[in-house]
Amino acid sequence: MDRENRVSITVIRRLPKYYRYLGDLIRKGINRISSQELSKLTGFTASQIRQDLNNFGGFGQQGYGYNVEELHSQLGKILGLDKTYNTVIAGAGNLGQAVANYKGFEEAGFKVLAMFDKNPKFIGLKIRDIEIKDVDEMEDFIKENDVEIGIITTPKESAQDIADIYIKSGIKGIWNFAPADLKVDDDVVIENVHLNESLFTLSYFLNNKQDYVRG
Amino acid sequence: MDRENRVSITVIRRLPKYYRYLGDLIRKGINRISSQELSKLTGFTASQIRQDLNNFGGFGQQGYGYNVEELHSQLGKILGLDKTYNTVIAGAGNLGQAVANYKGFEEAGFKVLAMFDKNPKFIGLKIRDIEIKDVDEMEDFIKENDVEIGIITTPKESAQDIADIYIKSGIKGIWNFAPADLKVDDDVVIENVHLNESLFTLSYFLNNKQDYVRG
DNA sequence: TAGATTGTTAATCGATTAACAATC
DNA sequence: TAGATTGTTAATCGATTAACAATC
Repeated sequence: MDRENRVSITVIRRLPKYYRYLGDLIRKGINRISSQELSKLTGFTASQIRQDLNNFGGFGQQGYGYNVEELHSQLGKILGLDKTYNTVIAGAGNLGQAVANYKGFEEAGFKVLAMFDKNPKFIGLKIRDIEIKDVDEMEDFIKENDVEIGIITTPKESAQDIADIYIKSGIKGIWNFAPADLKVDDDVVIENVHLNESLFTLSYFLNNKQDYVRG
Repeated sequence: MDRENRVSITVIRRLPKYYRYLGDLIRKGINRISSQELSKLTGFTASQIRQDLNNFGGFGQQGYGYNVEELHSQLGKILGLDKTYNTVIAGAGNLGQAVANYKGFEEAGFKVLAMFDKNPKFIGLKIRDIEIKDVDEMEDFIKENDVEIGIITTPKESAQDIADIYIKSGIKGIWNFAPADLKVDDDVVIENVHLNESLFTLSYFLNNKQDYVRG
C-alpha cells in the first residue's frame, strides 16, 4: 500500500470504535450485524461504515450484513491487536501508575515491562508486579527487552529528553501524555493524549452549547 | 451565532494548540508573531491559521502579524478560560487521582472541589486538599456547590450511572475517561478521553508506518 | 513610502452522503 | 424466488490551500 491508496487518518480513528462495539456484541452473543445497526450504535452513518470497512476488504455479505466475530477479528488484525507489544512507562506519578494499573491494556496485548523515574522516592517500588527503576537504566533495559512502545507520563519539561532516549534505544512508537509536541525522527510514530486540549475543548462547548445543540 | 455560522469542530480542536504555543511565546518574552511563524510551531498552514482565527475576529494587523499577548487572551476568552469552573471527580482510582493532582488544570481555572467513590477504602482520604467522599453524597454536593463539570474516571460499568447522577444534579459538561459512549440529554456536553482508542491508533500506525512516513 | 502580512475570496482537495446495481 | 444488504460509483458537502487586494 503506497501513498496513493493508504487509508486516511480519519478512517483509522474510527476503527477502534467499531472494534469496541463489536467486542460488546460478541459478549452479548450477537453474531450478525448490518451497517445500519452498527450505525445506530456508533453514530456514524451506514454508508460511512461500509466505505470505511471496504478500505480493507469486503468483510460483509449482501443480504446478510457482517459476521460480528469475523469483523471483530479482522479489525483486530488491521489495528495490530493480534500480537503483543512490550512497553515501558517513563514517569511514575499518578498518570503513569494509572496506565500501569489499567488491565485493559494488558488484555489488549500491551504489556508494561517496567516503569522509570528519576525521583528516588519511587525507585524500587512496584505497581502490580511492575518495578519502578532509575531512568538511567532505561536505555539498556529497552535494548535488552525488545521494547517497542514507549509511554511518556512525565511533566512536560522532561518529555523531550525521554523521547530522545526512547529513539536512541530504537523505539518506534511513543504514546505521549505530556502537553508538548515532541520532535522525533520521521520513522517514529507518536500518538498524543493532550488532556489540556481535551478539557479546553469541553470548556468551549460548554460555553457555546446553544450553537451546537440540536444543530 | 446560529447554526449557519457556528464554527466547525475541527477548527475548535485546533484552538487549544494555538493557545498553548502562545503561552509558551509569552513565557519567552516574544510579543509578536506572524501566521507563518505560528505555522512552523504548530504544523498547521499559515493560511489555515488565518482562516481559523478569522472565524472569531480580525486579531491581526497587516504588515505586522499578531500580538502574542492579545491573541492569547482572546483565545482564552473564546475557549472560556477567562473564568473558573467547579468540578468533581467520580472514581478515586489512579486516573482520578492523576487528574486531581494535576496542577495545570487548576491553573487553567478548573478547580476540583471533591472526589467521589463507592469503595470504603478510599472514602475519607485526601488527594492534596481534596476529600474523597461517598458517591451517595454526590448529588447533594453538586447541587450545593455550583459544580459545572463532572469528571468520570470510574470503570466503564459505572460510567453511565455516574453520568445519570451528574445530569440529575444539573451538570452540563462531562469529561469522560471511561471507555464507553454515554447517553445524555441534548444540552449536556460530553468530551471523551478514550485511551484505548488512542492506543489502538498508535498500534495501527506502528504497524503501517511505511505507508505514512514521508507521505 | 516600501515591505510585510493580514483578511478574504476563489480554487482545490478530500470526506461524507446518496443511490443503486450486484448478489447473497 | 423475494427481500435484504452489501460494495461501489456518483453527487454533495465541507475543509484546506492558494492567491491577492487591502492596509498597516
